[in-house]
Amino acid sequence: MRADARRNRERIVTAALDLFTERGPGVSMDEIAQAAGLGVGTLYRHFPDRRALVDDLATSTLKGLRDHIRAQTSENVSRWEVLLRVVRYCAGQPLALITSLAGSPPVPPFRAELVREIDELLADIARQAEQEGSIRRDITPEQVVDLLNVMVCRPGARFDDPLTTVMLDGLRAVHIETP
Amino acid sequence: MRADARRNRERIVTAALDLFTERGPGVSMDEIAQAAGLGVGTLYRHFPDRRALVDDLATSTLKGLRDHIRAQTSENVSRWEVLLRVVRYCAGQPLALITSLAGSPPVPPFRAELVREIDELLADIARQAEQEGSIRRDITPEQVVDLLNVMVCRPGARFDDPLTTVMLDGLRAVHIETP
Amino acid sequence: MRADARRNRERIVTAALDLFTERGPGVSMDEIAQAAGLGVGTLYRHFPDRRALVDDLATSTLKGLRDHIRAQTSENVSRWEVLLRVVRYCAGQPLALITSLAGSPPVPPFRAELVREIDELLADIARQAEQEGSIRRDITPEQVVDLLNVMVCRPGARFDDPLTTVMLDGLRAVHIETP
Amino acid sequence: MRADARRNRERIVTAALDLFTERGPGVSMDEIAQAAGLGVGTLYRHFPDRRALVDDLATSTLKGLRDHIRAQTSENVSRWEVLLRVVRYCAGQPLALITSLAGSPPVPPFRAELVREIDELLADIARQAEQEGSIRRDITPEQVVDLLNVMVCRPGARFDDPLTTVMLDGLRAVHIETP
DNA sequence: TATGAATGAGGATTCATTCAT
DNA sequence: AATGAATGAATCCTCATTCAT
Repeated sequence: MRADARRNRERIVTAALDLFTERGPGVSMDEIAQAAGLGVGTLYRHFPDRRALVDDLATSTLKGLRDHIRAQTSENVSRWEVLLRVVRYCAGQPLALITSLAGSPPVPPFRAELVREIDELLADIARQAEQEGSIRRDITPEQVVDLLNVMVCRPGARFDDPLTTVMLDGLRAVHIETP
Repeated sequence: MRADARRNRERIVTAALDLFTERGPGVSMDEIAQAAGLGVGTLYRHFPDRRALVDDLATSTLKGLRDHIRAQTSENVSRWEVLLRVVRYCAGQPLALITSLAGSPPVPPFRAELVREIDELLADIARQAEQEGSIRRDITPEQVVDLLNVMVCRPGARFDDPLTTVMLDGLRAVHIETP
Repeated sequence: MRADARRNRERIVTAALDLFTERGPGVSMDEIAQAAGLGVGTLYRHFPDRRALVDDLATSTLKGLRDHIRAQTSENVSRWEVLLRVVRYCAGQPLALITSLAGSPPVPPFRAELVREIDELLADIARQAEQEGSIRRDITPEQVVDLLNVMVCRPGARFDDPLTTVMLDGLRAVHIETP
Repeated sequence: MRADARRNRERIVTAALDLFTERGPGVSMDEIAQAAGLGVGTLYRHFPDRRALVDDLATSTLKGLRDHIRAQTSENVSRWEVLLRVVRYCAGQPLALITSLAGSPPVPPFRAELVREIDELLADIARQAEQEGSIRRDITPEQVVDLLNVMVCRPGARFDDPLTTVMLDGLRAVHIETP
């Protein structure tokens, strides 16, 4: 029965992600349940209300991201390479969706904490990248984090698209005077 | 009463922009009317339904943008300067809001046309900027347009923030090999 | 100015009759005003509210009917002929419309009185027709009145259609045993 | 819960019929739900919108009528007797109500078809009744159908009221010249 | 435990009526 | 006196949530 429950929860999460992605944030609980092949009641057994479901999507994605960053942090490669790997990882995650679904306040404390952790991890990397000389010196670590957010939370973000390239290049380059 | 009506329409538009900005796309028509100091009926006299209101916000913003770009296009300055001016103009416009409010299909034909026009104007500028040598050669004009969209439609975009700087620098720089 | 006002009132009444006939009882006051080529305000100057307008349509039609019946009553012809003339007159009147528009209670006192008058006039005619032997004896005058109502208030009633003929024949005939 | 749902649906239909009968076609969905002892939501679960409810009332009544006519058609009695039975059946049905509620276009295809079927069945009976000599020859079957409609769809129609008698007699009688 | 029926608050929209111009 | 803009109560309908089976 535990197995069944876990499978159901998984189905719900998957269905919700798919529907939100395809049809926007207005999808109803009934639709999600149906797409998961379950009754609404079952959905509500797993997630006490809509916010809880959305929060779960957001939180688990963010946890995955945090863990990935942590793991990369302890790798013995350049901080620039770490940044690249993080960006690459993010391209496969539904970060744009989650930002638009769950980005506006009130953000539940636990998730706020997660975001803080992630931002701090990234800021650390940025700081070290500056020291190793792989990114420009004229922006603060916090601004780097903001830039990464933009890069990675835009809809359809990929790792190897020209937009990412341009932004990464901008991050490395020294400022170029406007003629 | 023509004057009054115009003033009321203006109030509605302002109130709607403010509320959507502060509280997201879920604001109710009643709230908007109330914030404008009017009855719902008046709101509906000016905008036959919610979509019409949202569309008006989007359309008039986009028209303003198109006209601004057109005007800049005929100025006798470098295309890079034109790009900078456009970005600067956009920073004062609620483009992020409008993207999130009215960005998902179905986009009404007139607005789709507007977007096409804008994109084409920008692509032209990008093409000429490449020729004048002010932006890198390894991305297509369409990709430049995409990048501008990202720069300019992110929430809180300003002209002089470091993110804009980084992206603009990335646009000028040649690609920098990862070490 | 009196002439103008009268013309406007007439326009409103005509427009209202036409619209109610074509599009049912749901037509809005704005539509009526517009069809009359006037602003709503003017409509409301002539008729203090919707009920007053509908009531005017009903009352004037019924007054016309009453007056017609009265006039026929004093003619020196058979009562059967009188009945025929009344039916013929009704066929040109919007009685079906008026029944459906204003037929359900509460009927304003003045109109109730009008209806009573009409019914009494008709019942008198029925009584006399029975005495002159032109209609069957086994139904009461009130029932004759009911029958006339059915004949004359059904949508699309005409004088010379087969349904009218059948009903009139039924009124004259003695009852025919079912085999 | 299937049983409960069916009971609720039944309650809704009954309440709707009662309210429409007593208070006309303007009754609100909320009132119907309340009269059925249910929440609006339940009403809308059973009938997706107002039209669906009205349509259900109409359709089920008409289906009942069609089936009754079909059944009578195969009985071994005179066609006149069949007509009488149909009229008798109708007297117990809310046909007047349904005509006024759902009579105006657009009539949904399925119901239009039902009406066609019924009219054809009746026209057949009329044709055969003419042949058996029980109704007059000077009106077409379609006109007989029209007459039956008038008889049976007028408010308060009963089988044994004098109006029905008069109309039926008119249907049998040959035309009687006006003196 | 899973199901889906029931609930009702809340949002969009309409329209009779009022009132400023 | 005519106009049409403003008003808001009333209506239809949706959907998150609860609960009986």
